[in-house]
Amino acid sequence: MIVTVTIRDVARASGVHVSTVSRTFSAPHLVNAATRTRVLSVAEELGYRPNRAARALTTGRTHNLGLIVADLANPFFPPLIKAAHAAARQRDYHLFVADTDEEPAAEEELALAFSKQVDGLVLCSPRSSGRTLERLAERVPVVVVNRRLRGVPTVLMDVGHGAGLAVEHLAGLGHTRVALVSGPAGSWTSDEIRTAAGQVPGVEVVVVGPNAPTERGGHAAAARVRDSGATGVLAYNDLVAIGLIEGLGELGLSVPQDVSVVGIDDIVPGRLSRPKLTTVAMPTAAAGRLAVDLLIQGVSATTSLETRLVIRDSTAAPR
Amino acid sequence: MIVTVTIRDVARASGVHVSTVSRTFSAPHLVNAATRTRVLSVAEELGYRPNRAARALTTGRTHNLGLIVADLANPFFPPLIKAAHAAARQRDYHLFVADTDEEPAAEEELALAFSKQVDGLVLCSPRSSGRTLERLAERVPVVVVNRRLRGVPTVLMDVGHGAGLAVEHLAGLGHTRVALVSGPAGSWTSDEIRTAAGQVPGVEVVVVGPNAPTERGGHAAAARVRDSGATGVLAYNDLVAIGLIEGLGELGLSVPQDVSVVGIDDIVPGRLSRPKLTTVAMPTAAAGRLAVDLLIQGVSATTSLETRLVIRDSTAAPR
DNA sequence: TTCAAGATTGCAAACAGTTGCATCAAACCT
DNA sequence: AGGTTTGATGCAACTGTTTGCAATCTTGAA
Repeated sequence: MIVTVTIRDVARASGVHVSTVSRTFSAPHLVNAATRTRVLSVAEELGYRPNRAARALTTGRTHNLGLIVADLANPFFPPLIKAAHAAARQRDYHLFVADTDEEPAAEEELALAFSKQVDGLVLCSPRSSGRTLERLAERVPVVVVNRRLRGVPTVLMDVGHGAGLAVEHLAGLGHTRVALVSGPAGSWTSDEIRTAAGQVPGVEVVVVGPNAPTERGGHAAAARVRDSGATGVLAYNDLVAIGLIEGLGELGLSVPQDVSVVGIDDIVPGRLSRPKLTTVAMPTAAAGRLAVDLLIQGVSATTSLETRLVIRDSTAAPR
Repeated sequence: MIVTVTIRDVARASGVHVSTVSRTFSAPHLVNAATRTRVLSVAEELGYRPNRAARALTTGRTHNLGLIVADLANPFFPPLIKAAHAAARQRDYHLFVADTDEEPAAEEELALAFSKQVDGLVLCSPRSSGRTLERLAERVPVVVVNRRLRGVPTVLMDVGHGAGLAVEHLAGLGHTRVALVSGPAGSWTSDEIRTAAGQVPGVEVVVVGPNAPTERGGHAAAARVRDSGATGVLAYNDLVAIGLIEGLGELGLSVPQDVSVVGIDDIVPGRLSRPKLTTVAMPTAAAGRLAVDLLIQGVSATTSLETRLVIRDSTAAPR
């Protein structure tokens, strides 16, 4: 049977009152050094672990955090989750992870289900309406990642800057006409990319889209990219870029000889596919870490993280 | 300020005792239909959500599960986590997710930290000693995935069978000498693969290894594979296979023309890299779901899930 | 020697729920 | 009509921990 040893067992075994045991754990400076070591050794021996749920009941702090992502299986998220977990762990927090399957309704439902059980929530690329999110933020501390939202602490990754770098890179190679293979309609990221790309001198930008933000979406856009007359492409994300490269291949165009392609995100598959993808690296790990730190420290700020260009094999000078 | 509405608020507002409110949520059949609907509507109006921590205190059931993986960033795990999450969600459980960074010590530490806070733990590909795991299983219900362990509920994926299929596939294409690019020394999976592969008639098996279970490990094994004289390869996993293909390419050998390569796992990058990888698909999603179900239902069983061969572009008849 | 301050510990009331038991009325039997 | 069952609700104790307050014991100063 599974035994459970409580603070009372420790108190009894070490001949002190439970409050003293409690204090040796949560306010050690208030208890005599000798008593403290005795209690600690008894606790150790009995295998005592404070019950966090009970503690939460009185303190109001659960030492749990919730992390909600749109799709766990999207390679973009795991590094973020991993970093968030590490940061939480470092401060002795546990992390609930949830996946909404891209459904806005699930997002709110999960968040509410978590609300009493966590000290705060990280919402990654939330799909809910701003109104919903703001309402949510009134019930539980929230940090949103990858979404601009007034009045709510935010961690942004500066895609615009990265997109600018990417287009400049293409321009530097000699490309004068660049296609933007955009994402879903209404995406904040897509807008950022477009405005940033439009500001690079000497490059004519054409938009191909909207597209599904997947490999399939990129694949389907290949013909339109070819017909656009562009020699350089900036894709909505790496998956789209990979799909596009394959699609172009099927049309007899090879990358980077005939067309240069830049992705965004820097996910693992981009490093493993051929040609290795030139891409705008998103600081997902840093974002995860930062979001957790903001949450734990309760600071309300809008932060923007730098992105950078990683040049690999999918870009070259035009023919 | 963040308001928190308790069962007492609901009781007061609806003119009944707290126990009645409690029962309308946890034992609805014990309360009069009229009272129930009234309480429910008041609760709804006030935005009441039962506090799970407090509930856990008396019932002993937290409705939380813990899931511990070796490396969140390893593409093998996310589909498993996603499925586990969905299964948990379906039964109104929340999921803690933790990452050990491949450190056995972290595994035990995390498990113990969770122990009072969850109703059970799923350990995926645990690296700790069997002894440690068994000890752990005495303190908290545990299901292990991808590791054979007596006395502890287990979910296995039948890699052996899949490996057999893979080697048979190679044999069917005409390969008579197959290299096994193995994983780390002492890996359960490696052993399974070897014994299964050895039983395919008409094929001579050579082992190349041990290797790190990564792209890099596969890359480093390329020369030894070439020197082995094998025309077909079964790699420890897809990452190794991808690394190997690249390594072979650098040695002037192309896949599948010169060498056929089969991976194991069926991770996303395997589908996206070129040539698309022929691989043994591991039912990771099913495993995640099943592990959670076993845990929640408290059944103690050793289950083994089928694997299957996915034939793509990295295998062909030998020259 | 006396008193105030400080250190250490105990006491008991929270925290937000659940649940065995008692109560009470209404309905059901005979 | 009186006794019994049934259904609905209230009462209060309990879960494991924290924490304000009080009590006790030391210590140091005047």
